[in-house]
Amino acid sequence: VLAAALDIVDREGLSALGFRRLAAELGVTTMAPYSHFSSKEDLLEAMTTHVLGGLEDTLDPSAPWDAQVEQAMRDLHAALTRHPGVVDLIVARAEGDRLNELRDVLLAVMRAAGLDETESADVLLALVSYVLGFVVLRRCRAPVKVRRGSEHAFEYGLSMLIDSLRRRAPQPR
Amino acid sequence: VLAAALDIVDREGLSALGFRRLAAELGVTTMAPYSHFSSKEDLLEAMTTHVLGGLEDTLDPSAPWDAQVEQAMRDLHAALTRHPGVVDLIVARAEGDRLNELRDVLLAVMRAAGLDETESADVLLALVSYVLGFVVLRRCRAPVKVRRGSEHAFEYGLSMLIDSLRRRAPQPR
DNA sequence: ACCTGAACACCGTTCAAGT
DNA sequence: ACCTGAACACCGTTCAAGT
Repeated sequence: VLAAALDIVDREGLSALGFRRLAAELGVTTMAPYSHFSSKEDLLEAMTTHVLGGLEDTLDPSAPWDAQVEQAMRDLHAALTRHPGVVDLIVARAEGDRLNELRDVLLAVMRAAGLDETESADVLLALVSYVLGFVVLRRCRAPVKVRRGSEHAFEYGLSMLIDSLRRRAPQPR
Repeated sequence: VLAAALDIVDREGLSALGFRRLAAELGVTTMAPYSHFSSKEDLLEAMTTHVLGGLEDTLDPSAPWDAQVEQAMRDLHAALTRHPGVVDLIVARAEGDRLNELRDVLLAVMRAAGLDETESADVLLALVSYVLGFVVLRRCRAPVKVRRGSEHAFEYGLSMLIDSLRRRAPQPR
């Protein structure tokens, strides 16, 4: 259904995704997708929620709080790397709100660890900013093929932020 | 000339920018801009280089290395905040290469401070990723009006990264 | 060198109609 | 409920022509 739409935008970019093209890929007429999505905005929103939704379900509540935060950022990074086209959707359609559920869960985790609310929000914004900006920049340099050593570079920046976070926490480790 | 194009994309977004609209704003015909830019891609590229080019000239070579890096990130953040539409251009047209000159200058600064080459590259990628992702996320939450307390949140995440950077440098302070 | 005007291909969307 | 086909408005771009 919308897996075909994700395939198109991941492989050929957002500009390649159109109702005519999508319909041809599915073997139907141009107007057939309108039965499922009332507009292109609807289609793009469904795509982002499909990729970004449910990210908060994969983390392990029994793990230490800093490991939970770190793993959540890795999962977000993996989701955006698996679907590079979604990055364009986030920027172009301002669909950043899809990350709200994940943000709320992580906020609760950090508050339980003793960080106050405004500081937790700042830290979380910094982390998500880093992850999102990282995939945007990698997409600029390697439009098609996957870049070598990319995972190492991602982990390096992530460790910078996580180290800072641990140091600012009230009860370290 | 292309200040009008920047005005349109900053105020109403990338989708509002078209040759017909731009020409009407300037009081000429639809095809007149084609005399200056051979295609829309040309126009967008000229816009990004106009905003992002020359960022490396504003930093002070006599300042401490960490202050130079920090200030460069503030300048980049300010440029992207002043022209929110350019963020869309970076992602949509993959114009991340416009930051290469700034990157090279900062790489030299960090190497002079004693950091090795691959570590400097990783740090720089992390910093630029953070700045770019930050403005992308803010654009999602405040499409039009400027968000209150945004500068404080930006400085918080920036300080996390800069603190980590100072701690990893061979000769601290 | 810079601008004009008409035209072409393309895309999102509407509508009336089919099963 | 889901699909079809023709049509409309819009946009990037080409081209021949004007100054």
